[in-house]
Amino acid sequence: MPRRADLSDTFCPVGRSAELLGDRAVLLILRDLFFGRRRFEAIVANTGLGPQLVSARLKLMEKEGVVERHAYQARPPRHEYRLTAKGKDLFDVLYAMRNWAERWAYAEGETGTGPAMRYIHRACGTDVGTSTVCPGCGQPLRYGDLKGEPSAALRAEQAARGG
Amino acid sequence: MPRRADLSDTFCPVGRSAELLGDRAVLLILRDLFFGRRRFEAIVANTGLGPQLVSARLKLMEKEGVVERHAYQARPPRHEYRLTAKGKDLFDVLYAMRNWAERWAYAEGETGTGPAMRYIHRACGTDVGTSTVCPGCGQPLRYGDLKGEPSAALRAEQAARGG
DNA sequence: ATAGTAACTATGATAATCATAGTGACAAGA
DNA sequence: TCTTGTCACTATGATTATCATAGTTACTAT
Repeated sequence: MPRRADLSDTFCPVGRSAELLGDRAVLLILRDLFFGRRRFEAIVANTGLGPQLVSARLKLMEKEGVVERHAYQARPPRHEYRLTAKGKDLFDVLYAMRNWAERWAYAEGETGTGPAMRYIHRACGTDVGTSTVCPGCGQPLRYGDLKGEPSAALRAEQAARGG
Repeated sequence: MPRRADLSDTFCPVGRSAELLGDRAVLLILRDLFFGRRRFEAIVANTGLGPQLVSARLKLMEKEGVVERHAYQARPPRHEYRLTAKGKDLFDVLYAMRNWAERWAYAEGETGTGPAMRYIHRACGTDVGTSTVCPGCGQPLRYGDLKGEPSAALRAEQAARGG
């Protein structure tokens, strides 16, 4: 595509975020990182994206300060990618996307198989459903507060992708 | 680009959301709709996107059920676009993006001009800062609960774009 | 009759993405 | 030693999305 207008320096914070987050690949990679997938090949396999795309986006995300490259062994050189504090702070965005999709998955009167993943608030044991605040204890939900339990369907799908 | 794998039917809700939200244009159009910009030309002017892109994305968003076309006069035919309930429910996502960008705008020790927009909780008058829950009364924040006050810098920027 | 506005569509250039294949550095097993 | 395998990528060519610019349709206003 032609060079589009860059919104990185706009005053509007949504415009600035959209430069990074308005990209399917970035979102999928972030999802995988939040799920604990740190190795390049695992991310490629699970997202279904090409390795060049994953490579390019990880470089961008590193430049933006949301991920960090760590060498976890020297010979042969092997790296993994980890979310930085700035990256972990994107939890609210991904969680909001998850909540929205779960709420509107079967809006047309279809019956679904239930949520892909149930989230339990560690502090009080409540299933948080699709809320931003724990329905049991009223606490706002942050990264690390939740324990995810993937449904059988989700686990099967990920296994099929080799992720 | 070549036809990429479609994730609309994946079990993962983030993957499904990313099909729509992992797109810069969609995000910018949603932002404008949340700010009350409903006319095609106003969205084109403010986002800086080309009219073909805005047209294509509005069609997609209509298909996905997040916006609705309304004729607001018959002769000459004039339309506007409005968020549906499903569209309004994306507030959490956009608000989380806003919060993240405002929190990390000046992370390197720079001094900024403050937030682009201050949000006041209508119910209790508290400036909510960048939290998902009102720091004054503890209520979760939903679409319509907040009154935005754009900074002078943001207003100037939007005026310069003709938005 | 001319100019203006709103909501688009058409065209051609450019750039991003994909599928597929290949590379470099090493480990493990036959 | 030779082959196979793993991880983390890079290279290549085809395809398609996006942009800038211009044009269209259907009216209203002067």
